Amino acid sequence: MNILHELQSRFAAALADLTDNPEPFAAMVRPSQDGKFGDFQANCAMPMAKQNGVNPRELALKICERLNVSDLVEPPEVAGPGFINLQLKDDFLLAEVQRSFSDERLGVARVNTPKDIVLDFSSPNVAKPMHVGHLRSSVIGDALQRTLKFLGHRVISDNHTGDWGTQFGMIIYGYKNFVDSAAYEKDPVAELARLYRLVNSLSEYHSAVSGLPGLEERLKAAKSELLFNEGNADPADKKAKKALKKQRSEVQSLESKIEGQRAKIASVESDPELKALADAHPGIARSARDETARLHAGDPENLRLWKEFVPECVESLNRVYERLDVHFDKTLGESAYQPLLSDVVADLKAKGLAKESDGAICVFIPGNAAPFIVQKADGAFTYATTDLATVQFRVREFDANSMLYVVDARQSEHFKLLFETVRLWLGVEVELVHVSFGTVMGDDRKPFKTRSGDTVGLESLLDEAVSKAREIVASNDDSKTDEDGRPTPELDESTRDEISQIVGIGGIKYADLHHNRESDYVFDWDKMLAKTGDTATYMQYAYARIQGIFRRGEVDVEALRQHDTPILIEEPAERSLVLKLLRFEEALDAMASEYRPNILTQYLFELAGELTTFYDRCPVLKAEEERVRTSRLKLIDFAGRVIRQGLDLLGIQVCDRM
RNA sequence: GCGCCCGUAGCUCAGCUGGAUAGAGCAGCGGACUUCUAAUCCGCAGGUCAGGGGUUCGAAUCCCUUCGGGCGUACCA
Repeated sequence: MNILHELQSRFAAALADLTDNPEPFAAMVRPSQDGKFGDFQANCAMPMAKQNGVNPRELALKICERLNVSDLVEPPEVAGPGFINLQLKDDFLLAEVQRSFSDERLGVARVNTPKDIVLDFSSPNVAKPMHVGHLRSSVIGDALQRTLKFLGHRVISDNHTGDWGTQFGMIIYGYKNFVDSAAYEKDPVAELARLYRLVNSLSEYHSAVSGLPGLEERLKAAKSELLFNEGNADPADKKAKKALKKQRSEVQSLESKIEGQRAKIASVESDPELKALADAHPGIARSARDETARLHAGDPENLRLWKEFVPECVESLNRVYERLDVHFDKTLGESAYQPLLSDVVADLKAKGLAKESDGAICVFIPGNAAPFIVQKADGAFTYATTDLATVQFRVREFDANSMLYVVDARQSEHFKLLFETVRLWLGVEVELVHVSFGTVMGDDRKPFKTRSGDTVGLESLLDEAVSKAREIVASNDDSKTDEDGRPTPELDESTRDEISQIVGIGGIKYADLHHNRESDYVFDWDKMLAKTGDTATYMQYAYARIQGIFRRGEVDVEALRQHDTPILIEEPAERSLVLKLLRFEEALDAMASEYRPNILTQYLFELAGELTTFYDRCPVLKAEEERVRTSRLKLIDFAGRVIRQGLDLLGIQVCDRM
C-alpha cells in the first residue's frame, strides 16, 4: 500500500465539501521533515483558508472533523498556523508490516491502469566503441525499465542504435583503403574501430589544415578589435563592459580551437606513416561521405559490407551490455526505418506541415527559430525523419501510448520539435517524454569530451572498478579474525572475483543513479569507485550483514517466513525501520512518476541507515526473549528483501557475503 | 543575436506541485571494536541557498533583474 496516497485520498474525500477542487489540496499531504511533527503532515489548510478568506487554524480543525482516518492514524493535531500533523497508529503499522512481510511483492501494488510504454535508451553508435558518455543513458534507462515493469506497466525497451549514419561511410572507406586483413580476421570490431579512428583523424587533419588560416585570421581580427575596444571603453558603460567580456571569451575560445587544430595537425605530421596516408588521401572526408551516400542509395558492395559489419559491432556492444546486466526487448536501429522515410516526408508535405526552404524540406513550428529538417537539400533524410518514422512505427506496431527517450539534455530542442511535429502530424494521444539528463563534466568543469586517442572506454572503466573492488574485498576479508585474533578469511578466490564484479559494477551504476538526472555532474574516478558513504556498497554491505546473521544464528529463513510469531514494535528504532519499510511503494511510485532513479537511491540509503542504526540499538540473535528475537529476525529479513528488490530495480546486485 | 539549463557547507550533491529550525556524503575534529561483519555506528563543527527587487501568512523553491558558468542554435546524430 502507498500510505501517502491513501492519506491523500482520505483528505480528498474530506475536502470535497469545502472546495470545488480538492485534488491539489489533498496532494499537500506529505511526509514530515521532522519526526516531532508526526509521520505525515497536511499543509492544505493555509492556502484553502486564504482562498476562502477564513481563519486557517479553524479550517484545519474543520478538516480534521471531516477526516475519516481513525483506522490509520492517531487523532490529528493542528499546529502552528494550521499544519495538520498525522501520526500513524502502531496497530496499523503492525498489521501492514505483517501483510507486506508475507507478500512476495513486499506490499507493493501493481498500478491500476498500466501504460504501454516504449522506453528508448542507450542508443549508441554501433560503429564506435562505447565510452563513459554512454553510461548514463544505459544505466538510467535500465533502472526505469526495471521499475516500470515491476509496477505493472507494459514496457518495451528499445535500443535505437545508430547503424546507418555517416560513421559507416568512414568505416567503409577505411575498409576499402586501409584494412589489415589479418587483424580483421582476428578481431573484426577492433580493426573496424581502428579504421574509424584512422579515417576520422585523417579527415580532421585535412579540415584542420584548410581551416587553420581562417581561424588565425579571425583570431587576429578579434584580438585587434578587442584591443581597440579596451582602449576606448567607458568603464561606466555596462553594455560596453559586457561586450568586452564577450569578445574576450571569443578570443579565448578561438585560441583554444586553434590549439586543438594544431594538435590534430601535429599528431598526424609527427608520424611519417600517417602523414603519407594523409597526403595520399586529400579528399578523404568527402570520399567517406560519398560512401555513406552510396550505401543509402543501395550500392550492392557497400550494402554487403554494411551487412557484414553491423552484426559484428552489435555483438561487441552486447558484450558490454552483458557485463552491465542491461538488456533490451528490441534493438531496432535507425536502418530499420529507412524504407518508411520517403513516405513520412510525402505525408508531411501532403498535410501541409512540411515545406521547402533553402532546398531542404522543413517543418516549422511556431515559436521556434530552428526548423525541423526532414530532408536535406541533397535529398538525404535526417535523424528527424527517422525519429518521426519511429514514433509512427511504435504507435502502429506496439500500440504505444507512452514513449520515453532517455537522452542527453543537449538534445532537448530536437525533442521539442519532434514532439510538436508528432502532435500536428499524427494527432494521436501519446505521451512523449524526453527523460533528459545532464552532461558529464571533466574535472576541469568543462563538458567531458572524448578527445581522439585517449577516450576513457567503457570497458576499461568497468575493469578498473572491478579491480579496485577486488582489492577492498580482499583486504576486508583478510582482516576478519576469530575471538583470539587469528585471521579467518572466509572467501575463496573465485568468490572474491564474483563479489568484486557485483561491488564494482554496482558502484559505477549507483554513482550515476544517485544524482538528480537533470544536473550536470563531475566525473570523478574516486567517487565513482568509493566504497564508503552513500554508495551501492553501503547497501550491499547491509544486505550481506543480514545474511551473516542468518548464517550465524543458523536461521531457516523459509521457516521464519511461515512462523506465526508477529512482528513487534517496542523500540523507536524498530518503529522507524518498520515505517521506512512500508514506504517502499511510495518511493517506487515517486520514482516512476518523475522518471528519477535518485528518488529510489535516496530511499534505499535511508533504509540502510535505519537498518544499521537498528543493529546498534537492537540485538537480534542475542535478544533476551524468543518472541523479540523472532520478530527482529523477521524485520531484518524483510529489510533485506526490500534492499535486494530495490537494488535489483536499479540494476544492482547483492551478495550473501562480502 | 535568440533559446534552454545551472549557481545551496571546504569538495560532490539532495531538497518532491511554496511550508515549521535548509539536508546528506566526502573531507575535518572527538568518541565507540572481549562485535549479530568497524565497507559500520554516535557526536561536534561547518551555509548572507550567487547579488538585488517583487508576489505571499510563509520563498532555496514562483516572477523580474544583475552577475557568473554550461549547452544548443538550417541540412552530424
